[in-house]
Amino acid sequence: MLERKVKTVRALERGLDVLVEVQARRAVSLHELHQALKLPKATLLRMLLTLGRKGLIWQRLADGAYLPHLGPAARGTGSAVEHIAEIASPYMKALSTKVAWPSVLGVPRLDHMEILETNSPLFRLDSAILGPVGVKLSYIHTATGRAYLAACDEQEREAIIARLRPKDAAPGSEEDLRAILKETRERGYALREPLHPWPDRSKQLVLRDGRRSMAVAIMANGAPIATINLTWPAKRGTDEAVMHRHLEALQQTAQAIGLAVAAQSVSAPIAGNAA
Amino acid sequence: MLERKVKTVRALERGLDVLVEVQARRAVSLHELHQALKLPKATLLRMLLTLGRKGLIWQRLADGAYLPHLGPAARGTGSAVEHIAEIASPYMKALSTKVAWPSVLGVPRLDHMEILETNSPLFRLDSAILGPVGVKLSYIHTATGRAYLAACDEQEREAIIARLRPKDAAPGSEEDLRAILKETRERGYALREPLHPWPDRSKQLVLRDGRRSMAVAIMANGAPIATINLTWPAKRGTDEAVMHRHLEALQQTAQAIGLAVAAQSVSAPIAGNAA
DNA sequence: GTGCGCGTTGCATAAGGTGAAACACGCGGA
DNA sequence: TCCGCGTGTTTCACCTTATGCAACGCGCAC
Repeated sequence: MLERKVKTVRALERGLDVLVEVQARRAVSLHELHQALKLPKATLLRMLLTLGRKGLIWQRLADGAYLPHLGPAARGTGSAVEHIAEIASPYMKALSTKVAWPSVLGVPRLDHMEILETNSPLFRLDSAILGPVGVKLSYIHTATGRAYLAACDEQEREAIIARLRPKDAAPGSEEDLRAILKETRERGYALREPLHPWPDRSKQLVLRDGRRSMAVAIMANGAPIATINLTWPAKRGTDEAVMHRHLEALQQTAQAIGLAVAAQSVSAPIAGNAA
Repeated sequence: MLERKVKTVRALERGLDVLVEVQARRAVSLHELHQALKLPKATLLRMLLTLGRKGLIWQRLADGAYLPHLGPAARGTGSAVEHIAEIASPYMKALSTKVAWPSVLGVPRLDHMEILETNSPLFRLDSAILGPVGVKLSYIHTATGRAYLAACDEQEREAIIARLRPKDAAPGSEEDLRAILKETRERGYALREPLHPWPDRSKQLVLRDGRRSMAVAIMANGAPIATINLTWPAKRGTDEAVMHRHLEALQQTAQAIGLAVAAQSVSAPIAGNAA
């Protein structure tokens, strides 16, 4: 194997270098690869296309970064939860062709929702720029956060609310929050309205960004694992129309992603070892 | 990603096909790949060399089969124990250049030791053919088995002995076995002598194959994980010389493999997810 | 001995990988 | 608003280099 007389295949060799590099850094831009491997971008582009076609890497819509595909390998490391962005990405791309406004995929963290993916670069509009991957969204003041809180089970919801509750919470304010979440649950989708008094690092931002947003949870095996939203610029009187026109597509997309994630989460076989 | 204007890199594409195929089947010969992928063997050979050089696959000495390299992926699936053969293979190759006789790498199973790798194909001698991968070796009647039993901790040893004990075990025979193991432990290496009365599927085979064998355990982090032996044809009067000449090399190889395995078994980081 | 199967090597051919150069596009600054 | 830079994308002509036929070696079975 080591000392063969035959020559190696250069094209394969360099392509594998690219694959290894993408896997080493967890996300990488074309330019970074260009610098790291000293290969022309044109060449890299064709290699990346090839690797993508074979399912070894995928490209994030949010920023065009190339990410390694997590094979059946990384199962057990939190089931398929790590793949959500990869699985959701094509659905979000499809959604962008059906709906006029951009979406964001968010997953729950301790005290905020985190953006994993967005299709906003697919829209030309300046008003469509949604925060890059990694942006933290408020549980309280965003449709995305409320969609998750409304959908998760009571125990988790209580834990999150407890984390967010300010020391000087106004009397009755927590009941207001619960009422908002109850209404969200019954309605089937979340909005950033009505306003809630608890402070939050992003509260002011949300209040005055001149946008409106609706969100639904992505359910897999009965539990919410992420949320997907739709954001559009607030123009007087258009909100009801936008919501009415696109709600169904949003819900269908969320359901499709949930099913795809659930289908992936077949546990990998464990190789038994004797004792 | 999906609908690019650029062409894909064919050489890379086909090389990845080979990689995927090797990963799908866990072990595959050149000929099988040739049939499955319809590629000329010459081409496959160069691709396999390239994949090997990049550390994505490796070739087993025992039968020349190509096996996928188990990346940091499969950790948690029984730590590094699955890689032992891969790690040991180059050491066994090196050993074959220093010593005139072939070796076998064995790992413990419930009631036998199993051959994972052997360097015997590297020897020309007809007398050097050692069973292919998967062959089961007796715990009682082989040096390989005794080396493991002598090295493992008391609890495991008792469990194995209990499994092997015949219903009609002769009085005192179990004490004999323990004495053999005790002597093995103190001596530092195992032999297939002296004979022990307990029956075993391979007892007769071992008795009359006209060979002699010595074995030592491979220790990683204080516990035996495998054994490596040396087998040579029995010729009157040569045994002491062979053992004396090669014992040190065998022990050094075992130690080197053990250290390499221990170095690999750094646990992969677990991605934390919030609740 | 001999025939067959499989792995390996050599080599002529042209397929196709390559990278310079030009193009497209968005973003930030003036 | 316009310009310029940085990044991603496409094109294309050159010639490296991937390719697979053909021949060889070797061990194994009959």
